[in-house]
Amino acid sequence: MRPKKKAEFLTEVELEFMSHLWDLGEASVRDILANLAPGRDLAYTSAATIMRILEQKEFVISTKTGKTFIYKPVVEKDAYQSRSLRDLSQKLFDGTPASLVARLVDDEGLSEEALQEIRALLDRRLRNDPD
Amino acid sequence: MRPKKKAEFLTEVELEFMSHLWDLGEASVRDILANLAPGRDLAYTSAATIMRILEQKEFVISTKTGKTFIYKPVVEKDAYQSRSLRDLSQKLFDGTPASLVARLVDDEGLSEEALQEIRALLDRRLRNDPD
DNA sequence: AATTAAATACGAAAACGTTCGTATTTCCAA
DNA sequence: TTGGAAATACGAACGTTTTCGTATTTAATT
Repeated sequence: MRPKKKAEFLTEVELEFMSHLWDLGEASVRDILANLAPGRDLAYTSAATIMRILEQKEFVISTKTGKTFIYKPVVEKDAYQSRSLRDLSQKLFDGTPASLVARLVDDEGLSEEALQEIRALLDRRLRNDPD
Repeated sequence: MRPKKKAEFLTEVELEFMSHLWDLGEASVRDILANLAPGRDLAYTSAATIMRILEQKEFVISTKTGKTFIYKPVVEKDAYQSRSLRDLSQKLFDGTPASLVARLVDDEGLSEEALQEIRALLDRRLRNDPD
């Protein structure tokens, strides 16, 4: 039973797992379980269920090696970042990404360094430098 | 029973409703219902439930006028935008807002003007000019 | 004051997400 | 080649979100 559900976005726990998989490149259930945050105490079978769901939703594929499945991302982190930004922009910024950046830059919580980084990025872009 | 739950973020439907309330400034249940997207067919009582939950979570307050409640945002759109961006940055961009902007600038075709506007905003921020 | 139309209050059903236990499969080592 | 440790499959229990129905309250009109 391979391609079952579809779903454009990851749930909370699915994103948690995908983040680790993106870091690791590829991983077994046990690999991911070992990389979860310190306090996180999750049964092996729960983790396996999450990975199965991710495969049904076609965010990952698996190949069997010995008796264990090795999972790899199908949707790359870059692509999912873009997808999420488009979604947030749609839902909360009237579909205008510029206003999203404006809000970010206005945010009191940003450090001077973060702001400088962003400005440097924009400078490069405006000079048409590839980074 | 006024202040019951707490919750930092809005669910899907809650955000849908808050978006309309932010647009309208203030509104009754019936006002919001009337402003929902064309295909959206929701019972009056469902809408009323959402508004009650939003009040419990302290995203809105109500005042009674005649027999109907008029709702107003307590959390403003700006504030919620910032909150959401910080959350997305944390969850998907390693907590570095600059990488979020980088991704956005890479895939949305932001106009030269938009980029310049944003940089101007940054320059002001970094000079500590109040806008 | 009684009637009634419109609003709210509340509980529960339906849908979805998260976690786990039990049963089954797998393959390696003895 | 079989016994056992380790992995997967699946369904169930639990929690949260979304939707709605029924009961109650409200205020204006008669």
